[in-house]
Amino acid sequence: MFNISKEDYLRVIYKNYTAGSLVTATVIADKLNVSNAAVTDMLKKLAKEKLIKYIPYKGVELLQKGMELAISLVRRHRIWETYLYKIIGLPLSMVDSEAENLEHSSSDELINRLEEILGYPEFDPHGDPIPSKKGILPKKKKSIPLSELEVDEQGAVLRVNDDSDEFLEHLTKLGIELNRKIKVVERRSFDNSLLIEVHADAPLRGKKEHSISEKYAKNIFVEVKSKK
Amino acid sequence: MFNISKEDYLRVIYKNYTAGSLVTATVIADKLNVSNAAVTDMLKKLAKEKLIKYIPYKGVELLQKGMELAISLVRRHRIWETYLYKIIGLPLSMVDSEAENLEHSSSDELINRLEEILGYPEFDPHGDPIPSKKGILPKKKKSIPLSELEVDEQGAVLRVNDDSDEFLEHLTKLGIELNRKIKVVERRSFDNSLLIEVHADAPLRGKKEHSISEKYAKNIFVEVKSKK
DNA sequence: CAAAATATTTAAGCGCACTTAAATTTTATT
DNA sequence: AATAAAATTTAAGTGCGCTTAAATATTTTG
Repeated sequence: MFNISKEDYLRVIYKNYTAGSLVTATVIADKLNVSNAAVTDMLKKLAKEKLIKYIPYKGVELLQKGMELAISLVRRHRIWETYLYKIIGLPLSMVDSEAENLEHSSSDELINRLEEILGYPEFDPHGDPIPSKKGILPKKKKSIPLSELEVDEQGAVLRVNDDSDEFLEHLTKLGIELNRKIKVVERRSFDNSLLIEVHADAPLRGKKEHSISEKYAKNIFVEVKSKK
Repeated sequence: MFNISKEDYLRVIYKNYTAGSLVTATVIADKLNVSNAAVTDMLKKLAKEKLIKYIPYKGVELLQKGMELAISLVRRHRIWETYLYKIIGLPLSMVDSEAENLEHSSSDELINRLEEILGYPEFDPHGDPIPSKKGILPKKKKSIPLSELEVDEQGAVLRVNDDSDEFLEHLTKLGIELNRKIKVVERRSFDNSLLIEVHADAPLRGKKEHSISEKYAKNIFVEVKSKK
C-alpha cells in the first residue's frame, strides 16, 4: 500500500481513541496496513507538528489541532459517503472505499455544497454521525444490537458496525438499510439466529421475512421503538 | 508544487501534441511548474514503461498505452468539470482546479455513473470534447474566434481557450457561457475591441450589450449560425 | 560557419513514506 | 524478581518526485 498520508493516521487515531486509553502503534499499523516502524516514524512527525501527544512505548492521542484536522477529514468522508449513496446511487458496499479516495481531494467549498444539496444530513448511510462545518457532532441516539431485541420487539436500523463488502452486500440483499424497521419474529436458541421481518419503504409496502445469524445481528444496531 | 504524478505528465503531453511535432521538455516543465531536470527524469521512466516514445533533446510523443491512459484521464477530468458545473453548481472558474484533484481519485464506475446522470454529454463547460468510455472523441464542430466575426454576424459559443480564473470569472459576469448566442454589434478598428450582444437563455429572455477587448474575443470560439 | 545563446541532460542531493532487521523497552509468567 | 515473550523503537536502506548546479547538445545569429 502506498501514499498513506498524515490525514489517514489522524483518522485512525481519532476513530480508535476511547477516553482514558491511548491509541497504540500496533493498532494504527494494522488499520493502515503498514509496518510498526513506519508508524513510529510518522508519529514522531505528527508530534513535532503538535498534532498529537506521543508517549513512546505507550501510544498517542490527538491534540487540539490534530483533532480539528481529523474531524474535518471524517466530515469530508461521511458527506461523500452520503452523497455517493443517496444522490449518485452507488451501492452501499462501494461508498466507503470511493469516499476514502475523494475525501483527500475535495475543497471545503465542494464539501459544503454537497452538504447543502443533501439538506444537512446528520448521519451517513452507515449511521455514523456527520460533523458540522464547525466540527460539532450530532448527538447519537441510543441503540442496541439487533441480537438483543426480544421476540416480537421491533426497531429502526440506526447504525451498522462493519465495513466489509460482504457484510454490506448481504444487508442490501436483505433490504436492510438505515431507518428501515425490523421486527424479530423468532429466535432459535440453538445458534441464536433470528427470523426477522424487514418492513419495506412506503412506495412498495409490505414486509419480507429473512433468517440471519447471530453474528450479523450483533453488527446491526437498532433504536427500539415499541413493543407489540 | 508537489506530487505531480505520471498521469499529469501524460495529460500535458496529450494536450500539447500536434501532429508531426514532438512535445518538448520545456513545454512540459512550464505547464507543470517543475524543473527541466524533473521532466527529463520522468520522461525516462515513462519511456521505460512504454507509455511514450522519448527522443533525447528532441521531445516525446504518446505510444498506444500512454495515449489510452491520457485519454482516460482527460475523460475523468471533463466529466467531473461538467458534473461540478451543471449538477453541483460550482462557478466555472472553480471547476478546473477542483476536477484536477478529483480526476485522480475516482473509480471508473463512479465516472460512468456521473456520465449517465449527465446524459452522456459530448462537451464540457469549456467546450472541450469528452472522450467516450471507449476513448472516442466526438467530432468537433468548426469554430472561429469571436474576434473574426463581422459586424452584425452572430454565433453560438462553442469553446473557450483559457483556464485562468480571471478570464472565466469575467465571462461569467458578461453572461457568456457554452451555447450562448452572441452578435457583434460594432467593431472599433482603433483597438479591435467589440461591442457585442449576449442573448439570454429562454427563461429570462432579452439581451445585454457589452464591450470586450480583442484579447478576450480571440479566446472565445463561436460556431457561425447565420448572417443578418 | 564559428561563436553565442538557448535548450536539454547528467550529477548530486533532499524529504517523504515506506521497508526489514536489530536493539531496546515493556509486560507477562512462574 | 528474574526471565521469557511481546511490543515498540532505532538503524539502515529503498524508490519516488522533486531540487540546483554543472556539463553537453542544439539552434540562432552576425
